[in-house]
Amino acid sequence: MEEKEISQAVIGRLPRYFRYLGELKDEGVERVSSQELSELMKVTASQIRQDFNNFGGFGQQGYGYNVEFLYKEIGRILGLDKKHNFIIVGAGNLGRALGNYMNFERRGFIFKGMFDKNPELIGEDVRGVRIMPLERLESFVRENDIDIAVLTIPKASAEEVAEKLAQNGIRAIWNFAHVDLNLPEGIQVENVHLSDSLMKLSYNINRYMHETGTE
Amino acid sequence: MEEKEISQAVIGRLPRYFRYLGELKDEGVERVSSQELSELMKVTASQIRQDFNNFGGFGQQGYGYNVEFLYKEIGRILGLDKKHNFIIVGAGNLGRALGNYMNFERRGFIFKGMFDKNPELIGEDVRGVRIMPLERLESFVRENDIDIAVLTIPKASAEEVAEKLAQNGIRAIWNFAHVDLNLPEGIQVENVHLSDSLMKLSYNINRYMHETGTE
DNA sequence: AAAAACGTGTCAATGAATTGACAGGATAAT
DNA sequence: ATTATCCTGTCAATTCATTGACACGTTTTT
Repeated sequence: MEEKEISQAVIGRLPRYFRYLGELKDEGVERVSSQELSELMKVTASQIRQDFNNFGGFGQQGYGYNVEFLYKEIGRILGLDKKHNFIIVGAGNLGRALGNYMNFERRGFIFKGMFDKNPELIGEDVRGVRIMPLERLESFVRENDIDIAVLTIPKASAEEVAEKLAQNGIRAIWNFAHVDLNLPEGIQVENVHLSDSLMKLSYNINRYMHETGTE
Repeated sequence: MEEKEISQAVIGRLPRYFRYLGELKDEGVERVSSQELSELMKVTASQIRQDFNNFGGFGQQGYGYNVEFLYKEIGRILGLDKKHNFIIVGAGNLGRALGNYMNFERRGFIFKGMFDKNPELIGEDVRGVRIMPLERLESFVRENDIDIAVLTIPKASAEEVAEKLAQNGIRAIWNFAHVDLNLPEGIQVENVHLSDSLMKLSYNINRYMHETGTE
């Protein structure tokens, strides 16, 4: 009944396809060929066809792909047709920034709660969501059908909080803390290590300078 | 004189090595073998040796790697021994969160300026840096030796701002806007597409639920 | 001082991802 | 209606990345 395992390399490209297709759709474009899309996205047409074909034949010979259909289909594959409740743990600058970012709702991610250990922040309001003390975290997760926890706390407490979340039935953690979480199989973790990303940038700046002899 | 090209797959792993080595160093560990490190980091020892060896022999048979030396060496490879001035364009929640994040300084990234088009924000202070109007962006970049621009503005204006930055000598863009920037060769771009990351998480939640039949 | 254990650097083997090529069905042009 | 063009799905070839194996120099033990 289920399809074969799809590689994470392919999954990693789906959001980008989704974005480009959404733009084409908004422009009123009805159909697109892998050739056209490849020029737009600067990838090979072969890769596009190969990628889409992992999920079954979405296209038609001589016609190409129907933009609206393909857009919806990729959204469905990504699970964006389902609703997922999420909470944010850590009401610092980054946590608040994410809480205030409204576009997640558009994709089915519903902001349900926010937690911090700092007593001074308790009761404050971020986009209609009240900040609660960490003591309430576990019961809140259990009782409110929370799928995803966004972790924007210092690394020191991240592992401990993640374990608590796991014990109370969280399905996934979007981890902005600068540690690797060690969780039971079946709990999905997506790391956003901002400083790692900045270091990569730093490497590439220096590499380029060396290559070209730029000062 | 210069080494052969290193694959981005390897570069992408360097920050994580750097982090683990830093932790070992702080714990006072003097030496580590690829075997020990592989258990700690959950990767193969072979990959570790292969990766390090791209940059020359850092280890010694029968001894392993000197933690402090290796840590410094990887830092140097990543360019963290150099200073890079950066600015933030877009003083919304995310821009401020990044501006307030102080750890970047520790790695040689110096916060020099912040820009926004909203007149009401001009003059406000984010960690000692005054928010300036967008009109001053280009001259500021030219006159203050700015290497990196952090882009935390809506996608609509991102391409235009990026072009201006390019014309005024920026070396790299850390792009949080949800578009692919099209810049002349030699300007490094590192994308942080948060919603892409969240979509991947979403996919993996659903995949796991299907695999296991969880409701 | 000799023997045993350790552990790197490197080469070869395997595995994964990307690209190229093309048969043949669908569309568009004549 | 026929022909030419388009363009997918797929297989094969190639390229890239990861893993395994081991010769040999270092360290540690006896």
